[in-house]
Amino acid sequence: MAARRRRAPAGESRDRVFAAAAAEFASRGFAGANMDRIARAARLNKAMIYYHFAGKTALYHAILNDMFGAVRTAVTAVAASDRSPEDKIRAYIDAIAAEGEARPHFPPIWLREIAEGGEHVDAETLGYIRDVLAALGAIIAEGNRAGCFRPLPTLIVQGGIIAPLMFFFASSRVRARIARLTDADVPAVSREAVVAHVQRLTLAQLEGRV
Amino acid sequence: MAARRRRAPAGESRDRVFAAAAAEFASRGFAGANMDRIARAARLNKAMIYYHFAGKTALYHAILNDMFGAVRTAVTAVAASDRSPEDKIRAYIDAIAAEGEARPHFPPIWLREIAEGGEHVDAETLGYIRDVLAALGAIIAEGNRAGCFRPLPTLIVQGGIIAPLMFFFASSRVRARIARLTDADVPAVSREAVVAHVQRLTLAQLEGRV
DNA sequence: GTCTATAAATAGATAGAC
DNA sequence: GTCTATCTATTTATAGAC
Repeated sequence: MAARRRRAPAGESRDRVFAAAAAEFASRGFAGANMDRIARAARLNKAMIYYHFAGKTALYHAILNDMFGAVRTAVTAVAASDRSPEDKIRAYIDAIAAEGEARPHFPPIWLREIAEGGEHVDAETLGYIRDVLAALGAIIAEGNRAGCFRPLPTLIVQGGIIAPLMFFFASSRVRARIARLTDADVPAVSREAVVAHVQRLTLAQLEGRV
Repeated sequence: MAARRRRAPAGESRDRVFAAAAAEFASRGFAGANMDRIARAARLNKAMIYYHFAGKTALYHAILNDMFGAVRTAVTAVAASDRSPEDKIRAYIDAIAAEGEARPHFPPIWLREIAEGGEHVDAETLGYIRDVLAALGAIIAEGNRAGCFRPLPTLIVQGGIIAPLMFFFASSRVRARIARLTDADVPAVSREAVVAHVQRLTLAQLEGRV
């Protein structure tokens, strides 16, 4: 979100389109998303979508941008803070989890983009992703200099963080379905438990304990 | 695959359709997959797809079935073997990695199904998934009785295994793109390294070491 | 078994009134 | 800013010849 729009024109219909589109893209993917359905969910007509956005692709890009822009802002601040490297890793993970959780469409969309090689990612979003990785790289490098981290490749560490996080957040529906299938055994793991777990695992790797 | 087809009719055109469809579904998702493109990739015409399969959905179900049927067969054998619980966990992970790697379409399709709550999973495939989880549950229970494993929920352990595996296998394209973006830092992790890593991590969790 | 049409439905996008 | 109506292209699916 952020930019665009000058006077917040009473009806905030643009936000409704945005929200409806995010949900549609999350549950059906880019190709499966349907402009008519988005309009209906936004309690508007299709023409209004094209009034606010240039087209399906531009709409999708706006959503990706909002997602990764928010993550970039958060983790850049973490990297620039004056905590210890260990605390920065924890905060980095917290930030990604928080932004991912604040947008229910975030994990499914990210998962899909990975599955299709980031085919719909535009240049602006790609820049944000680069910044996110740079932030993590800087934290790891700082830990290296301080002698507390091993020099693991940034992408490996990032994978170890987002794989379980996105997977967990995105899979609540499948988990529910599978739980229903195998009756019981529904642990209902909390967000906090997952985040704490990923934090421990990541630090254990960085510190060479596993 | 397995079932269906009685006499392998010379041209094995059904296999070509199957393979082309698997690749198409993997890279574009169910909604984004296009029957014309599948036909072209299979060096056939669209009518031939409908000659072999009832429709787009049936074609997709056949692919899901092949994927999860293979995993089910492999992990059921592992659970029934007479290794130690630790070895069974390693073999379980190995089996999933092997089946996933043998089918390049497997990781992307699985990732997508998770993103959309398994909406296109049919009853037969769901049964296979149940069996896979039952196998893992049996291994964990055996370890509990032997006193070497903590009683972690099956779904949690399964998530810890498939999240990194599917993520890694599915993300080679994005990883390459990101690596190109940040220039260098391309670790080119091997399949063996990832599997070994997941095995260590999973056992560390089950044995309460992390 | 394999092919060439073609039917029938759907979906992205726009014109133009209010 | 918001709407209805519509154009156009794409897409699943099938009929029917060979």
